[in-house]
Amino acid sequence: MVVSLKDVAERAGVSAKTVSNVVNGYRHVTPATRRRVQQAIDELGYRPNLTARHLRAGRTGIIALALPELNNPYFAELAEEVIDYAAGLGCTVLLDPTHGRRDQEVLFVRGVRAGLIDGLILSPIELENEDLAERGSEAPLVLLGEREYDAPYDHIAIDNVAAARTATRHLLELGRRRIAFLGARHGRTRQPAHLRLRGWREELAAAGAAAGDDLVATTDGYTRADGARAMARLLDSGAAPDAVFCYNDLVAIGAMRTLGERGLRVPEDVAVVGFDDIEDGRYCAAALTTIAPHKRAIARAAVDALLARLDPARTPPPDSPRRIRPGFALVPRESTLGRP
Amino acid sequence: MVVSLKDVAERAGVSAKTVSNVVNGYRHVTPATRRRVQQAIDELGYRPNLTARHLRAGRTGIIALALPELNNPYFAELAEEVIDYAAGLGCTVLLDPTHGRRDQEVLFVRGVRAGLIDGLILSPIELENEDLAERGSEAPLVLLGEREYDAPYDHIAIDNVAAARTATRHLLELGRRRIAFLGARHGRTRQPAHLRLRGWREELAAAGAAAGDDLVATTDGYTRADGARAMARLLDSGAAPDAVFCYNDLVAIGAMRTLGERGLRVPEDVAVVGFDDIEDGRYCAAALTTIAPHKRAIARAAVDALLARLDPARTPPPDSPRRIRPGFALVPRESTLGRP
DNA sequence: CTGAAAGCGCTTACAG
DNA sequence: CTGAAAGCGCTTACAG
Repeated sequence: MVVSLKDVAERAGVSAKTVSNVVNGYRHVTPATRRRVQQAIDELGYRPNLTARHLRAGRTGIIALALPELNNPYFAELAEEVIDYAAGLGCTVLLDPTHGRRDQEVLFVRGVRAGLIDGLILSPIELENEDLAERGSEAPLVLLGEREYDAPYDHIAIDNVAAARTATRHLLELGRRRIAFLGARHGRTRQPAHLRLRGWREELAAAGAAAGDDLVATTDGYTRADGARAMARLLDSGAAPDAVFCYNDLVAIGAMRTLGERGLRVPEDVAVVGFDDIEDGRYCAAALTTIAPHKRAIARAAVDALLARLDPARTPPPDSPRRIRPGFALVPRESTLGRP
Repeated sequence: MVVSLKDVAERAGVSAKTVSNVVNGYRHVTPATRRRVQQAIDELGYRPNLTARHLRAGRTGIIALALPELNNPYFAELAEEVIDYAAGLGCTVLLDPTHGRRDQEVLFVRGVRAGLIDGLILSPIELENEDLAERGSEAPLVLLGEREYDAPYDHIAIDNVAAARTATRHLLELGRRRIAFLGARHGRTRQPAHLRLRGWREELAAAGAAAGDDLVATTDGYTRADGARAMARLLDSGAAPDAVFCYNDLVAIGAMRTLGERGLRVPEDVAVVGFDDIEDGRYCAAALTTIAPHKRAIARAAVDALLARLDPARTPPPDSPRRIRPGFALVPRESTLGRP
């Protein structure tokens, strides 16, 4: 039913090797032979079977990118960068949503997809240190994002503490004094928001400003709905913030929606800063001030790190796993500066 | 370097077949043998090679989903539905951004990924009829979205004309009379927005309302930026609309941003309706009224249609390709109704 | 410049 | 209940 190399070879009256040579653009083939083979290929509509190639080659050129969800625009934007960059390097990316669930994350660490992918880029939410320790000698793994682990894997992440301090400082410099943090995770010690929360705390401490627990609002996740609810709770609690620094832009957008519903003005009554610089934020009624991680640099660093481990010949990997810190920038917009 | 079935067999002192039986949960294996094999598997950290399995099986269980881009939340939401539903059916989805470029779309139609994927779901933007006519007998193909073709493939799409009429009628019923259309494509006869534009025109004609070209604003693409620019041009042109029906939510969000900058109120001065029901729209300052295609139904219909063609035994495909029309709903919100 | 053979890692008949 | 053989479709040495 499906046309194979052998079929083409028969039709062209040559061996399989010769067809393979033509298909792969091998130089030393007589023009006449090449023409005959090419004609057979066209007539039969032959397409080389990638799975067979991959098995033969011992590698597939496919890398998996496992991240919480595509619905979060940050991950969608990052994924697109990874896919495009990898494509330019001849690699295919298999996107695998984990829904931020530990069992899913563990599956990837353990090596589902073995033999199908050459390596894995994972952006974990719930994964624990012990999950990484148990890992056998599977395909190369590169970690992405705020969570920190002791395991010996390349880890790509911006300096989250510094970024959070920058965001908080921006609000302090604008004269805000009751700056809340939106998006700590409910009842967890090693929470994903750990570093950003710490940066917020450190900067406030340095400025001698309030950083009490009454100004920290927890969320179940990091969606707009979570942000809206957390903001409502914070306002109801009587904490009376004059600014909020949010775990990410989605939470910030949810928070701004609540502020609007309550008749509070952004930034006059409450200034808002997000994190991620997703495109949505730029089109809010008050364009969102945010921390912009250099997504392209992150994507490239992740792919480069993985490929380096895949092909020692091309880029010999250093002896020890590396921490790579792409840059970030504060992008001040209307949600803190007001309309020009 | 990588552990194979044979290695496990040697260590356990059995044949490859027996290991295969254990791995695949074949019933008739002595408990003792099973235990011995399992131990060898654990000790060696064996993981079956999926590529080898796929080659042997003649199918991979992988389907490609080729769509314009992940950055458009509509596609991100749809992709997530497809991935989750397919996963539940034991299928892996390979996401392939086409950037809405014809050459990319043609590649997929022609069968890049042959042997790697069992079938393809494609949401085309620029693809032409002739591109489909030339297609050989490749893997099954299912089409998705507003574009219409003469080729004999399953096509999943809501009734775009009816949906556009519903949206336009909603605005008419609210007493609006100068209803603009935002998002026709620049200088193209067979434009992607064809059906929605037609629905808008038909409904206005039926109501005897204005539907002149001065009320149609073209865009280069369907992004927020496109919407913002088109809205600005429309206002500058002096068309003075009291409502806009936008090709999609992104364009609508961009339009609302421009309206805000110009000091125009939504919906008092200009009512806005979008299309897609992406989550962003619900969190705008004026929550966006929109057409909500039933994304889950679309995703499932696409996967079901493809799987039916893949496995005639399970669901015999009908003789002729089918048009499947999932449902949609108008979701009225603040951008037309105002705040409650 | 082209061919015949071997083998990537698995599973499916076929025996026993 | 388990084994030995064949083969999925390709490419890589090895010959000629």
